[in-house]
Amino acid sequence: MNFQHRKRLILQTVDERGSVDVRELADLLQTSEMTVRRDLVQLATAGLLYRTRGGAMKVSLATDSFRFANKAALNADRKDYICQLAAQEIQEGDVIFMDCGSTVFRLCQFIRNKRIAVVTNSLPVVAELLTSDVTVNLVGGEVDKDRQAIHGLIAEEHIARYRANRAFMGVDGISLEHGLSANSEKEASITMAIARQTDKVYLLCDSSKLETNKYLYFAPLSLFDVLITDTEAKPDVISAYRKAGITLIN
Amino acid sequence: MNFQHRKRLILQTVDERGSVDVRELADLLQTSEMTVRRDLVQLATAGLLYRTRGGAMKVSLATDSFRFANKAALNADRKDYICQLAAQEIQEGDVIFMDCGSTVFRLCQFIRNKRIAVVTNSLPVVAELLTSDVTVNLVGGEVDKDRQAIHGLIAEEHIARYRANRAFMGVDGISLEHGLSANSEKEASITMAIARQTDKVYLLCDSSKLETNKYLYFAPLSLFDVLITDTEAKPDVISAYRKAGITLIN
DNA sequence: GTTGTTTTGTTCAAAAATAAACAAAATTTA
DNA sequence: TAAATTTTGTTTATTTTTGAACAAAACAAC
Repeated sequence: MNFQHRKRLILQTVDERGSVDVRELADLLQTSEMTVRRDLVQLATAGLLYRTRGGAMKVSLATDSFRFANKAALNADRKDYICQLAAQEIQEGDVIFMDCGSTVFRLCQFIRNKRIAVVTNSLPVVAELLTSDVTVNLVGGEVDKDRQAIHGLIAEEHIARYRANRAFMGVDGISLEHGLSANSEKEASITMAIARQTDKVYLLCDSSKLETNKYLYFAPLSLFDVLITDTEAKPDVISAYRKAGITLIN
Repeated sequence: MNFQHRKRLILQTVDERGSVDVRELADLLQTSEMTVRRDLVQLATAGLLYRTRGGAMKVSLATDSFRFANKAALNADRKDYICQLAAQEIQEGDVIFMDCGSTVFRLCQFIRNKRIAVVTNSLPVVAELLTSDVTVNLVGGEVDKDRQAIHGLIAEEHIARYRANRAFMGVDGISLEHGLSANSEKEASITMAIARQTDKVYLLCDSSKLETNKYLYFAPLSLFDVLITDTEAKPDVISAYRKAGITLIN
């Protein structure tokens, strides 16, 4: 009974029963609970089931195809708050860019019923909006498997073919002193490419990222027009940003 | 007991039992485990079985049918047979186009371990290959929600930027008299666009589609180079196709 | 709050499987 | 036939998987 066998049996059991617990599985698979746990962790990070305390649950089949490996759930409340604010900025008929950040991903749920067009390089965003009223346009190019997104030269060329009223983007780091920074060159250049083609750029940035710096500085603060963050940002940071002439919503 | 002979027995055993382990096979084939391993590696890279630790299993059992489990299951056996033949045509380093048909989708499982690049307009194909060794390139443009694929002008432009050795495509109808036909204008024009950029075009077409016609005739038979179908095709149909100068594999 | 129970994560050692290296056998080629 | 090449088997080292033990965390009951 190797991993592949166990995996198949686990998924099958979860699918049939809706949920299972570790003890049961260990018994069924004739193996230790420790091994079952390890299997469940692996299957959960692959998005094939939901891990629960003491077992696992079936994941709703509709949305699992591209789902982020639970990363999207990190600081979900703050991110949802930010996205709610962002959604209020959107008007019928808008054409908007959305990039591949985990915050931006959560914007999907708030725009499902809007009659707008979305241009994105994020596969999870596409998967999510596949069952919505939104018209979706996917940026083409090389697929970055880790980020579940499209990056590279062709992608940037593709972006240059479009023009949007608004863009909603994430960023890895932002500071008054150094501006915007990123963990990856790829993401930085997509951000730049989108900003060039957009009338009004919104930066969605949860408060934990304010005044942090990542290794790659790629643009001044003037790249964006509006910064949307949450209410847990420190008051002095907020006022400093406002004093620096930044339009900040929270 | 040579190489070819062993391979045949291994595949047969895997097919009958679903899965096997190395020890068992070494015993059955009267050879060493090392040799069995070497054989398994070879068969796995050819996509004919799925390598597991300690043995191997049927490809269809290993892929999580849960992921994009939609209508692709119709005539699954025939389609898998066709795809196995198709996979054998593919060589390391190839750049291949795959379109958004349900037959073509099933090719994914057979090419997971190949070191090739795939250019596709199909979202399920991308989802499937996201967890494979394959380099994936996604065609950009407007998302067709019903077909879970990208179509339209921008998509065709994007395709024109690439060049591939091989293309694997489906078609809705094919007949000696009228050539290729489709249910949708969108799909037809993507098919044409891909064919223009490809050295060798393979049509994957289960036998039920031979000698059928759909409403839109869009290309002569000369559009493709090789037709791959299953063994249930009528002998007289097959010979008629061959007589018409078509390269047909089944 | 505290206590007791359950579940989880971590570390470690044993077992299993694999890959690598090299020798032996079989096959092909000259 | 002999040399060259390929294929196979054996041994050894490396990697992966597993289960046990125990500490840490989460949860429930009080």
